[in-house]
Amino acid sequence: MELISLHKCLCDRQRLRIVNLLSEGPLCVCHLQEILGENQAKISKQLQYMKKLGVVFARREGVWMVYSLPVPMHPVLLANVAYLRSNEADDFACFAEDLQTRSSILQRYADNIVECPQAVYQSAPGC
Amino acid sequence: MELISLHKCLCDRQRLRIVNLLSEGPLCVCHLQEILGENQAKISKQLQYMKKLGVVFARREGVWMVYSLPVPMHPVLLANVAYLRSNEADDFACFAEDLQTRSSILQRYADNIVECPQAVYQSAPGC
DNA sequence: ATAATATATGCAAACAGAAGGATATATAAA
DNA sequence: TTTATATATCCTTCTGTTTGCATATATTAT
Repeated sequence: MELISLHKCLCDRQRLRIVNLLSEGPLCVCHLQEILGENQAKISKQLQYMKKLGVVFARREGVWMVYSLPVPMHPVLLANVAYLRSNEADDFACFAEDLQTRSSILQRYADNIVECPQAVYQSAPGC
Repeated sequence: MELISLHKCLCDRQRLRIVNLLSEGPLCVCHLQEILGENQAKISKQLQYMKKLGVVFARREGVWMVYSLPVPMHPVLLANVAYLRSNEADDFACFAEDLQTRSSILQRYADNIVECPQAVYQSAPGC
């Protein structure tokens, strides 16, 4: 991943939210859709753009496409995540809430494993 | 300075170079012009854009406009600068060279003070 | 007032990115 | 094969950014 591509990715609020979410573990499109409250096409397009930039990568697991960040995380990306977690961020509430929502959704799937790709529910809290 | 604005700024190579240069101290337009080897209008427009985003700020000193980064530096910006200084960056050579060029130019002005705004030559090495 | 230097802005053309709505593809199950 | 679910892509429109070129403004010195 190139530095400039990373910035291209993070200069949009929705993509920044996606990256923030993926920094906790992989997710599939439908989860992102649910957490961000956006329609499927929009999320998918953002993900294609991010994939093109090399900021996320995708693998198929059954019907699901599981998106994740390359490991190890880019140092500048780490700094962003840290900043969003600190309450210095001008508008940090939204990012913290997203992580909350992510947790509840993954918990729900962890309780009822059949409906979710393994890679995702394994990163759920309590798994 | 907002996080997203910062990324909008850093997603362009030339602006990234400008920010890298300003992270060492204020500079006026003509220096940036010389270091980056670009025409005046282009640099000036980039600076106006960056100013609009709140990533740089400008003050006049005589004929010169002196541009600088707000202090204290934004944590994410600091991380970028650190990354560019480390040789992890894919294309770090250009950024290191820019800082070299900056040093020689400022040294030249420090030796011959009359031609340069005070704020700039004071940040020259050896001043 | 004029000239010289440093910097900013206006305009038009080119381009990238975002958004909506419709549709296409892929996988799995029946 | 058909159906359902998850995801990707196409097309068009809209907005924001970049660039080149020309011109305008501001400050200082003469």
